[in-house]
Amino acid sequence: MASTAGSADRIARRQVDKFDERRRQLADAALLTLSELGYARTSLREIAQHSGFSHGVLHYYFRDKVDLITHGVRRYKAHCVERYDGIVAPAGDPSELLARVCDALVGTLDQDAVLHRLWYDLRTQSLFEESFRADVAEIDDSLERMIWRTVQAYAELLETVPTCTPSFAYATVDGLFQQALLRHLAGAPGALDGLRDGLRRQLPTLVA
Amino acid sequence: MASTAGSADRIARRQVDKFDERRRQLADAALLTLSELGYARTSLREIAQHSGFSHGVLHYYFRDKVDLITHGVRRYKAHCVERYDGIVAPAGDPSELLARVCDALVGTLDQDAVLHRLWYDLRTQSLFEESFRADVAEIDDSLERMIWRTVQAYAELLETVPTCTPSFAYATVDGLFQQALLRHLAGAPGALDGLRDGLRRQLPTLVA
DNA sequence: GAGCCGTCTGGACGAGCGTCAAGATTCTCT
DNA sequence: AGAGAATCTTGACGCTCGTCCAGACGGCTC
Repeated sequence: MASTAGSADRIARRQVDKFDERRRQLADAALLTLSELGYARTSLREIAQHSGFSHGVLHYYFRDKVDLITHGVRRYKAHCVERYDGIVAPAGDPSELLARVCDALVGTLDQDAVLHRLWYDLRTQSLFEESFRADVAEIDDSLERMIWRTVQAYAELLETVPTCTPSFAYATVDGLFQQALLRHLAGAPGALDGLRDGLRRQLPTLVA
Repeated sequence: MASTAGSADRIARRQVDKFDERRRQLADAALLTLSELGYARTSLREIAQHSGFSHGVLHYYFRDKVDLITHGVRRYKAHCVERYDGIVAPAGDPSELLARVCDALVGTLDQDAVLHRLWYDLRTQSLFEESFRADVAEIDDSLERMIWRTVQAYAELLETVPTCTPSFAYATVDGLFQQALLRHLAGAPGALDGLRDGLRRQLPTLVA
């Protein structure tokens, strides 16, 4: 009896795992499509086409369009923190940390440009559509904390303390990043260097 | 003959003026609707409803939807520069200018929140849709120049010079403004004060 | 092999979209 | 007053959208 129950559990778990993995797969296809076309121009049929399945399957795995996009946004967040983790920790002196932060942000701006474009799109959409607001706010908070950890680590290496609020640090750095993204996607050649210069100037002003 | 030609001119001008005024009127209705619903959810029928006319008239005054929205965006720019002009010029000492700039930005953030929301929406849309790109870039430049004039005036009153680039000044100030807008529209009570504090901290770092 | 269940397809639906054009209405000038 | 132009309404078109559903497919257990 125990063995049958165990195998039933295993079967159930395998099905659940498969179910969740398919959801993940479809959410990734949604993310890909959204980053390519933007929220306003993304349809379920287009997402399905990017996933290799037919459009009908989306309503088998997700309640509706909002449910699908929400899951995609959550996957985006996972992608983000995964990418940024490990940047702050290993650095011996302040200038090394500064260089690493610049490299990391400039690197992701270049490589993940369309994903960041999508992020700013969804963040703006959340101002009009309430459905995304909670998820967007959560991601925004995690980004603010990410920047704040960097500022704190930088201050510690300088043997001092931050002199601004976390939201101030995030707002100014995000402003620099967003402007660089706009110019980079518009084809401006100096966008990446502009971000690096901006960060090298702004970050030191955030600590005593 | 001269008199007939003159009256014909007058007539033509009156018609043209009326034509242009109706265009202006409809573009304003478009702007109102866009600021309310966002780009992704705004339809021509909805715009027409806000204008008091039927939806068919839009294609009498505008080539297509993009043409209409483009005119609306141009009107938005006019509204912006009109609002901000006269802030920088009359100020006796640095702290007065700083206070005026803070008041102006905090005031428009509060009063024109939905219009600014629309601006960030359209700026992001321009990253996906090429039609708006030129107009958006032009507005962005004019905003950068506006901030730069402020920084220059502030430096002059301090009898010194700016120490950053125009794009750096714009990026950081815009970052502060956008974050404050996000929080203000989300109902956060401290958003306006946060913007004021942020500006009072950031602007002095932009000059020697 | 038969039946079952999880998975997936493809078509249908009603609604809303941008666009257009034919006709009604209003204005203007002789 | 009435012709003609300018303006506006109305309804239609072709299309795409989100959603739903009947049924096909494939692996699994008796």
